[in-house]
Amino acid sequence: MQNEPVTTLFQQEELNTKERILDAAIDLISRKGFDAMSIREIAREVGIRESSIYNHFKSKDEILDTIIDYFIMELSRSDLGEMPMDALLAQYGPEGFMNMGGRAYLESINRPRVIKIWRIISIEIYRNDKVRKFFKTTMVETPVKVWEQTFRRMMDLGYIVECDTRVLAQEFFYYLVYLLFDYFVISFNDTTYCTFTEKMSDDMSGHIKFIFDKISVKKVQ
Amino acid sequence: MQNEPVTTLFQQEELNTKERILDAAIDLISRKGFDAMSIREIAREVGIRESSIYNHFKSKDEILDTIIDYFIMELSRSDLGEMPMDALLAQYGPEGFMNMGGRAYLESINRPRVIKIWRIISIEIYRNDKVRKFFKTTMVETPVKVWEQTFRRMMDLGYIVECDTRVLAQEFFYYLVYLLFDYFVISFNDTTYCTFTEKMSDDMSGHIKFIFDKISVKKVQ
DNA sequence: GTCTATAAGTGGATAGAC
DNA sequence: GTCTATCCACTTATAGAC
Repeated sequence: MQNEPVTTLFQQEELNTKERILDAAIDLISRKGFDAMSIREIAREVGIRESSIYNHFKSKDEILDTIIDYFIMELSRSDLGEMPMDALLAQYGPEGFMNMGGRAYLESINRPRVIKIWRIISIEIYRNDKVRKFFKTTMVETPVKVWEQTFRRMMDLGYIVECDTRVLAQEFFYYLVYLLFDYFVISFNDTTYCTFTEKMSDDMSGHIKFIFDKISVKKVQ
Repeated sequence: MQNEPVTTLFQQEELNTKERILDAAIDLISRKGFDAMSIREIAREVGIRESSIYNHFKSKDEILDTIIDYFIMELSRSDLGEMPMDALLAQYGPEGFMNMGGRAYLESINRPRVIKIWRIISIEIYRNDKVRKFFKTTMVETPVKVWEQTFRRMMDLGYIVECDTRVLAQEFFYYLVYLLFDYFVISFNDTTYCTFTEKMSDDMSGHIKFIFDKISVKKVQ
């Protein structure tokens, strides 16, 4: 099992013990939760003794911290950041822009190297305050603010009707957070990872159509 | 702490040991999660020895099962069930009806005897399959179906414009599930229990206004 | 129904040989 | 860096006195 030619999670060039420990930990925690997983299980999976793990990590907690730090770093790396909003709006229109934003959101989750960590985040969010704050700030509050500005711009450019941009941003984005919650918790089972994109993609399309149909400027004319 | 004149959770008439065990367990699990809580802690809180607990419950798991069963029973008891929909619609109008439904939803959560168990449900949903299935079916799928029928009826009676009632029900209700998730997980902290109604009530009002503004029949005439 | 005592196991973590 | 050996705190759970 540990002999398969896998691209390692943390460094491409070498499949060293530290990385194999992290891979095993990610798999175990994503399936059982951090509390229920033990150092012994990791050691068994990797094929070394428990004590050897302490050559790579000071404590059990440090393993989880490393995973979470990696995840946070990996996610902030894919930050859409400075998109040429006006140009994209002119090219694809407001609905197309929303679809692109939603699609980018889905794709940032559905990456093989981090999808198991998403499950870990969903599990540990209630217990680990660093996870909770990261999620609250980076995965909810910041995107809502960004979408609020985006809708404000759309409004200024006459693409959408006048309305409360804050409420609009929440209506748009909270649904996406719900989809995440549904996927990784409510409807989660072991085969979930396969059927990711299709269902969420459909739900999101219906959602965007619903929202856009409401704010579209064509409707009132 | 265990001497306060508290109304017990499971039977009003007597404050016996079994109920005190359940009270302590609910408090501990809601703060730490089931895995991290131990029988010893319950015993310490109640003021008895660990072994005595096994006179009331066969195992640690049975304590959680009892709490969850109580919760499920308590919630199905408050099922709105057969409401005289047409009469209420005529009296309060579609927006008033939605507000009543949303308000009833909030109030069913914000009851002192079950609010800590809501936190337990939020924590254990990833680990306990009974909890997960209950939530998925009773707290998401069934309400969405009920609201779908409700919107269908509103449409037939000419209160709202023609649209996809399934999408509409999801747009309306998923937001409420998100509010739950936000309250009990994302934004949760120890003082959370106090500020429950106001924030969620505001968010819900904005949400209902947004949805209703879209589907209101007045707009297109 | 509660107690003492204890079983029987698991957990994280360390010391020191190699 | 990995191994053997071990520590010890803590866990759920049971047996049997009172």
